[in-house]
Amino acid sequence: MDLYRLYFQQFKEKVPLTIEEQEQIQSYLTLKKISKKQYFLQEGEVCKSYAFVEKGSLRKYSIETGNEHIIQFAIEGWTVGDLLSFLSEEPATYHIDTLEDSELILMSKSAHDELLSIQPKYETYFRLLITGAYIALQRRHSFTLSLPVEQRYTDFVEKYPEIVKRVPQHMIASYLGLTPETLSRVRKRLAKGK
Amino acid sequence: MDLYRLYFQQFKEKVPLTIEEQEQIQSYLTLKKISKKQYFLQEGEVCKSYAFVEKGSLRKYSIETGNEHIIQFAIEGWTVGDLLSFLSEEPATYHIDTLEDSELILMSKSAHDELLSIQPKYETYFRLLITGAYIALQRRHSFTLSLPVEQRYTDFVEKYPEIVKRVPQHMIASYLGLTPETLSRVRKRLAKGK
DNA sequence: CCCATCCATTGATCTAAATCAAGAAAAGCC
DNA sequence: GGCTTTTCTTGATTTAGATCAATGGATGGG
Repeated sequence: MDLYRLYFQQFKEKVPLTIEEQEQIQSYLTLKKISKKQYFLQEGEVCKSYAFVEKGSLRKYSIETGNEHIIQFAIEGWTVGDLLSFLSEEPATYHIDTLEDSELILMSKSAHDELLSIQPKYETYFRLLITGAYIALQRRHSFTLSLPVEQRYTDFVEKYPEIVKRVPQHMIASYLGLTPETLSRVRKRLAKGK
Repeated sequence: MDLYRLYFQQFKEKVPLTIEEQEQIQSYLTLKKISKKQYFLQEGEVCKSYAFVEKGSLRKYSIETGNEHIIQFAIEGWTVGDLLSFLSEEPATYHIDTLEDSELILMSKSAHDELLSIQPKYETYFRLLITGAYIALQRRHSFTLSLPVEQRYTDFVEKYPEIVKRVPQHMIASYLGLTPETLSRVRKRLAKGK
């Protein structure tokens, strides 16, 4: 059985690899299983590894003045970590924990650095990964500033139906920058209007 | 006189270059002067070039339901463009125009693609450019969701004093997701509290 | 230098969402 | 299966910011 199947499926969609190259990159990866509600990263720690989700789900969030604000969800096929902390080896500003029992594929900072310097295809993969994340975040931020709440929620549901199924509603409210009560009322209004 | 001084200064902070490499890359760049209040890019067009600001200032914004929402300012040393449109050659979703007479250094899509394939240092530069932009945007988005307006404004002033000097206040309000009236009142409150 | 446009401020309302509070439903655990 | 915890909903109230409206000041083009 191939534990790295999903990782390389996504990698190869971005950058084709020969068998040898795949084996080379695979030798830098490690597997980690984490059970539900465990921290992958806590604010203040250095983010020593970047994680690809092979199975399960996680959330990345910050805590400001006592309130949690979810920045990102990560389910199968997504990549998650505190990028600034990972690259600079400074303390993380985000928390990351699991929402379900999960299996992660980890790339450590030293492995990352070494692969960048010896395997150009890894650099290309990483560039495309970050580029995609940046474009998506810009769209999201733009929507947050300009679209009414209803539209932001329906957009989210349409784009991430799988997350809606698996994640409690109050966390989706947090992701959208709303209170749970407001999201509940928004859903009610949408149900009526339909 | 070296018109590309600032561009290569920033490039070399990320990736050192030999004279020959610099000349190679320079041969792919073109200069463009645009006077104040002119479009660099309009929504619906394809973003054919990415721009580095050697002189002047620009804004990138979207229009949703009649309202302008400024996504980004770009002054000397910043890079601006519609990344999704540039990379995919699909119609742009943002407008970009100048706030002052400006001088831009342009990298066309074909030049970009060619440099990516022949000059690894350009790929590294571009990767680091996008990575930095992504980290900054994530911070900004996180602040938008979690910090009170006062703090968002003081944070902006502290981080971009030059932009505050050169850009009308109502545009800063737009960038922060506020109406001009609200920003005016926020500033008044801050002045009192001091 | 004058006029027009743009810009910032202030005041009076209005409204969407937060907050406070309570209870019902669902899920998880021993 | 019953108990606890989590989650979602609904209602009443408050509040931050939007909207509407008006004025004075600054800027810039001709």
